[in-house]
Amino acid sequence: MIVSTKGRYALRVMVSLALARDGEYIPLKQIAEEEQISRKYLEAIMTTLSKAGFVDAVHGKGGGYRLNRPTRDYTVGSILKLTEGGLATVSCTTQGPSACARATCCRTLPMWERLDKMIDDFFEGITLEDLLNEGQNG
Amino acid sequence: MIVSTKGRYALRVMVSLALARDGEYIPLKQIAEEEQISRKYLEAIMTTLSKAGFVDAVHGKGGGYRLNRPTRDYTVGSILKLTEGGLATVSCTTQGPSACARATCCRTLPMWERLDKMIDDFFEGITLEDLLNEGQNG
DNA sequence: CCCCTTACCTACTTTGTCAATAGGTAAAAG
DNA sequence: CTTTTACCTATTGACAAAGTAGGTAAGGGG
Repeated sequence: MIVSTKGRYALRVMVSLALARDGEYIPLKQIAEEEQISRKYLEAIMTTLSKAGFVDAVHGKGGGYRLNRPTRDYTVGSILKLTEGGLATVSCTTQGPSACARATCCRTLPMWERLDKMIDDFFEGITLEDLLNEGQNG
Repeated sequence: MIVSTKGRYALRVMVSLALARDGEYIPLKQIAEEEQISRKYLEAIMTTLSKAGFVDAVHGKGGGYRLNRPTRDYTVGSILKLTEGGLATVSCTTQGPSACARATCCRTLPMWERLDKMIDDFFEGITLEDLLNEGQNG
């Protein structure tokens, strides 16, 4: 399972916000109900998106969340990397001190690296706008 | 993490067996030492490979495991699907009774399906023989 | 000033899977 | 009949994912 609920929920929420009227703030409670996501769990996700500057957040009545850029400017990759903390498919490709000891001679490592690259390209090549044009109804 | 140690170990073991002399049986103990994999843990993996007919297994002295087809006939995908129990990246794409209730209208589902297809094609397009030609030494 | 709504923060619990371990039984060779 | 090997069943420990609980702070409306 490469993508956990955190990243999947984040994507659905961003799509949800993209469907709102321009400039309108949507409260978390409403999103949670519409998307049938645990309210408390969603809080953590929204805070992450807010702190990273992906959405604007406003307190109090009439407040909530909204996008702050055109949908074309959000890639699926950027949202997933933020909420998932990266997209690596195997631990083998992590660099630095915790890198795999057999990296220099491993016959499978080049394959994992190509896979990571392919997946990164895939997600970076899809924007929120693209997602809006998918799905059958609603 | 799309691929756990089970699948990664399985791949390395298969590569290891591919390097053996034709027809020679390699005991599990030796593979575990060479690949620095827990012997007991590897037992479960080898039994899976054996029961699925991916390798021949012979008891007693001089026994062990060996491949039973040319390396060109093993795809990485087949090995991973067997040991990982599938390659789905998200739970969303599972069909049947446990399928996602929002499948018919979800704007992200088509993307997950394309991703799964892309990953499947990737792994099915690589064989053990391809892996033998990778890596820098030994 | 008070109340309500909202975002934001810290901590906890629950659940489940991965990775590994332990201790056996059964087959085959010498 | 002993050694070497594969095979089987159960259990443990570690860890993260998923969700829960109970607060504090900011902002608008009366």
